Amino acid sequence: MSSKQSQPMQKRSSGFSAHKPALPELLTNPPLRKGMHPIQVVRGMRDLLPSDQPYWKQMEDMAERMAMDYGYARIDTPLIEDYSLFIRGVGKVTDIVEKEMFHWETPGGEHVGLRPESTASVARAYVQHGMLNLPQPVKLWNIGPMFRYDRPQAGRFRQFYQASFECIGEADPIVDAQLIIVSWNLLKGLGLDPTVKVNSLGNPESRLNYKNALVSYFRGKRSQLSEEDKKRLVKNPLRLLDSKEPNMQELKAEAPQMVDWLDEESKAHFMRVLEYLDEVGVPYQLDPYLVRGLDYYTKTVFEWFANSNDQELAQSALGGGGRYDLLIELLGGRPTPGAGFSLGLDRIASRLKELNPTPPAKDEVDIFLAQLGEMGRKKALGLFEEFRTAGLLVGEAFAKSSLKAQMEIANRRKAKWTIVIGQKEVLDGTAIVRDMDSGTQEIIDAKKAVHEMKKKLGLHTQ
RNA sequence: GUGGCUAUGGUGUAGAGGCAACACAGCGGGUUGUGGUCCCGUUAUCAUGGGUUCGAUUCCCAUUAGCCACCCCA
Repeated sequence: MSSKQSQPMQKRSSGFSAHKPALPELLTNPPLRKGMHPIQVVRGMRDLLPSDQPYWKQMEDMAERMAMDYGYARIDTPLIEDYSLFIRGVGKVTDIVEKEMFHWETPGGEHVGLRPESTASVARAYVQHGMLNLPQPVKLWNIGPMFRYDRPQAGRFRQFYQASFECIGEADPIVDAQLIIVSWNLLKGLGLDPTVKVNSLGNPESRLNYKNALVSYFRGKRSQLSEEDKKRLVKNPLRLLDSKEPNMQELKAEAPQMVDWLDEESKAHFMRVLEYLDEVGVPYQLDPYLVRGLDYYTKTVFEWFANSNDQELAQSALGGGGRYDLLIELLGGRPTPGAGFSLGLDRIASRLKELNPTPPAKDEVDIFLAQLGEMGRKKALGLFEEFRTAGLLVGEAFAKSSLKAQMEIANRRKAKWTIVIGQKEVLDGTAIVRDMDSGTQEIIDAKKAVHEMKKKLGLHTQ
């Protein structure tokens, strides 16, 4: 608790103990002592401070607005899920599950994990609650924290926030296109001018065939590969295509292309997605090397970037998504197609901050209530409630005693009017109203204060 | 997970082996009850622990955290 420091603080001598008076020994927890690490946020976690909130509010509002416009219903799933949900849903050998998950065994012996993304949870909810009996497709959205045990960096946190939209139960390519349009509108609505990279991974069979072709091609070039790329060749061959190794550019040129291996249906599907995007004028780029880090994607995949220039920068992806026609079945549901996207709110927020570094101050007020003396303070306390109940935007600093300090605060909070109530006014049943622009003052009847102020603010009174 | 860089008040910075400086913000005040300017005062366990030294905030080591590149992704 902060309190006014009316007494001069004891002169600080050496050592930590002089810093604060000793806490009573009754406390079960010992006070923080010299030699202890200062208590701070856990690695990779962060506080969203009051000054961050305007940006987050903006994003939440825009996501909600898009959900309304496009008919998505909100769903909130738990942060903690059965670990096997993510093994099955996201993929056992993906980096996300293999090395980036917070997971542990509960005292009761359940193996649980903090969600690294929300699509698997939403799909689980779809199956668990029999949403296949609802009119299809089922459109769901959510917003909240995700957790990945990654090494923190700018734009990369261990707890980060996503807004996700999922459309389950419809295989038509118009859904893929519209999801891209929704995410585009969301980002545009926030004032960004993003571009999207799109690709198609085909069905699992064509994807596998392509992967094999790729592996045999690169096996032939094995001697030219870096150590890192050799590992990729074994673990995740598709990743070879966006390797940053210098010699990869020429090797890539000769490599088999994903489009050539797409099955006919996926190819036709992809063509239609692109036609729809052309129709609406979404600024997309084809990227045959775009592979997403989750196993469940089939056919369309896409990834958003703040602008076309900084795609190569690390942590520049603002979000992405794609089609996951196998996921529901993977989780024990009937074969059901689905598609969705997620946006990284932390990264979008930092863009918004760049765009608009000074968000409007939220502590502005129409009227400020200043008081003097114990009687005035008591009276003002009650009057504040009257104003507040009447719906007026009113501020106070009842803990301050000097009028000067209160006037300073009134000024800082951009009050149009300051009402002053001192001992004299209480006895007279009046109040002083000061116009903060002109500095002129008048005396009003304290009983009519609310009415008078409403009139001054141009509000109707009845 | 791998390699590298960094760490000084609330914020942004300066500094040097021997009293830690500046700006902004904060708090208090400038004679009794009036703001925006001005003036004064005040606000630092120099990240944590250890070592070297007569003396370390400064040099060394470890820890922690942040950042950068990789990895990966949002």
